[in-house]
Amino acid sequence: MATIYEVSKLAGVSLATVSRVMNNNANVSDATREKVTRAMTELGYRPNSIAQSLASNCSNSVGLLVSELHGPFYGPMMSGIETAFRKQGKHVIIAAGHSNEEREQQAIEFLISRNCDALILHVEAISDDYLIELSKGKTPFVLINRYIAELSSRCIILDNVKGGYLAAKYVLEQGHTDIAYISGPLWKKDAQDRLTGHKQALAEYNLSFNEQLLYQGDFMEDGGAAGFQYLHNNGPQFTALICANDEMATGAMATARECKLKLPEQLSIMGYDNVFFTRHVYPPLSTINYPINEMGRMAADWVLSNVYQKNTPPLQTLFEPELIIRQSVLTHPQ
Amino acid sequence: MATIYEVSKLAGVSLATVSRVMNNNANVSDATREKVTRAMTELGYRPNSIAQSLASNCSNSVGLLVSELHGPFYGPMMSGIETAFRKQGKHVIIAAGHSNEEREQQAIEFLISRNCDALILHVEAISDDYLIELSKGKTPFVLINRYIAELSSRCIILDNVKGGYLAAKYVLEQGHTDIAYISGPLWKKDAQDRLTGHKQALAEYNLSFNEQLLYQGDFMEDGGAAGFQYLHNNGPQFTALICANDEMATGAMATARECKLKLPEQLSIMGYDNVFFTRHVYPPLSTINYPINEMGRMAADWVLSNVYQKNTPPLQTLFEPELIIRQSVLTHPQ
DNA sequence: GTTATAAATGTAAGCGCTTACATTTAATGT
DNA sequence: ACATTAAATGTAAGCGCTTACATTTATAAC
Repeated sequence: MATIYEVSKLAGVSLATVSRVMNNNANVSDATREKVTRAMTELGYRPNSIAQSLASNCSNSVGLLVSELHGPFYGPMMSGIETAFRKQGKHVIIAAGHSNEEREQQAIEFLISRNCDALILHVEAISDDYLIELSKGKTPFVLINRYIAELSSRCIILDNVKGGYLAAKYVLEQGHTDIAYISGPLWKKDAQDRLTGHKQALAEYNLSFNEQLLYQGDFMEDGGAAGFQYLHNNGPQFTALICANDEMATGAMATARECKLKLPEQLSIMGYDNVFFTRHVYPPLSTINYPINEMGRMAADWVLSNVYQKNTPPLQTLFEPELIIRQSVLTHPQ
Repeated sequence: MATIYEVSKLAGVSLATVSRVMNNNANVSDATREKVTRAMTELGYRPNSIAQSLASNCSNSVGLLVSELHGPFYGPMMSGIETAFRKQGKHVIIAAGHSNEEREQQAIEFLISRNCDALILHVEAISDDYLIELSKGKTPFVLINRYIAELSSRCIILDNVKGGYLAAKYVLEQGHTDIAYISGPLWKKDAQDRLTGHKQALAEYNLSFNEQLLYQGDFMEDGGAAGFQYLHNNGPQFTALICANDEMATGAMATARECKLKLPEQLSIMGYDNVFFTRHVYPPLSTINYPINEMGRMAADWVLSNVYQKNTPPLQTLFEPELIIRQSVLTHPQ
């Protein structure tokens, strides 16, 4: 592999000049720029990005931490991020935290030790304190789907209260009054918020929230299954079930069907996230759209703007959920 | 950030010695190792991986190129790979090729310019020739789901002929004789192979393959939808439809249902890949398992073994498909 | 034609490590 | 105790770039 040295020799200029044309910043005369470019192509020169990083103290890499690399939620997020960065010649290093505190911490340290210029984090288990502490370090980061007041300007979030509200309101509008709810783990802010929104809508309809119709799930399929089972056996009657995310809705649907319920005739079901496969389940699931791809792009823009001083479209930090109507919720026959 | 220099000063030894304890290779006495380690923790020293890379000419990074970062197929693959590498302190740089020749090439060049020690490629559009040429370069790579005779030892593949055979055989065993087939793009080797296996099974049952019952799809949902539409309108009758992958099966199911067919009663459907959401569609889709997660891990092991000289479990290059029976295929009433 | 000023280029010192080689120290045999 | 050999440590030259600063060259002003 040719080095900058050989290029400079062939072109008959100094190292610095070659470097200048590479980074086309300083003033280089058209003539020498031409000479150098020609020498580069002649030698098939490709700059060594490692050396560039060491000398410039900038690795051009950003670390991306998600809970899982698989799973319907993270794909679109990573996708949005990778696209935005590659356009700018930055690369993304991925790591998975598996919703586990220790592993999330390890992943962050791994990414930092890899000299990432910035981090994009979707973390669940790690504490606010850790993140606040981290923010004092030298590696800047953005948070996706997590709000910490002290770090508010770098939190890219969805208005989950509103999402919860939208879901419940829609179901209420269809005439349902006996509505069960399977929440996420309530120590998670997003799970709380969605429930808050849910209750808000209920209140608007002058319905009180029945604690017996609440089951605390885990945001995973099994939680939905267990939740339905529990509510079906122990709770009061209900004609609609709202789940705090799509996977739980899917689990609940499968179990409901096992219990010989006809869907959606005997039970309306509502999801949350609008994960891509919701179109494919049967009946196609009505849900709340979570614009995770856009939020990923926004996170990328955040670092492009704040870390790499690039011009980007205006940054946005709060995203809006949106109701997606499909066929899993039926009008309740008065 | 403390550097190796400060550590050496604090510990009262030379740079080289510190480097030695870091890479714990050479002979260092326990006493000095101890001294150095203490100095390191005292200073909170973390080696600068960029500098290490430059000096050692090894970036400890491997490039991973997939068609899409989202999509049900790639998630488990990336997951297997990331896990394997992080355990060994290697990091993975991801890029998406979008099944497009130019973008795949760009991505490969990007990854190489990033000084990846090795590449793991899941490419579709790029030519064999390009890859053969690439193999002469200095960056080693493995191919997933692609077989090139000249590069056979670095091709990690599934026996797609067998998979196609398995799917057809199962449907035949259920008594179906009029079987439609939606293939992938037939210029792709895997699409061809699956079809070959399909025909093989048919032949075993003394059934001739009816070209009118074949539709060439695109491995995407829309292709499945269009395929069903076409076959339904133009082809002879059929009681079963085999699709060359799950997304097309999903598309076909949706369209079949729009045409008022009852599934699976009026049409049995078979998929391929066993992508995770096949459990969730209705009726749950019978399919062929593609052990993509394991294959990803194997690709990682390949580079760990061949590039980083690590000990790994024995390498395997050919994986076996497996029949997954769910509820989308019904016994054909004689 | 000078001088002042800006533009273009060159020089050389790093960036923080690894590693070949040289040197010192310890271990072993006699 | 001395020579021989192995183990432990040190020295210093890179790895391929960037960039502050110095120098040279072109441009403008008078």
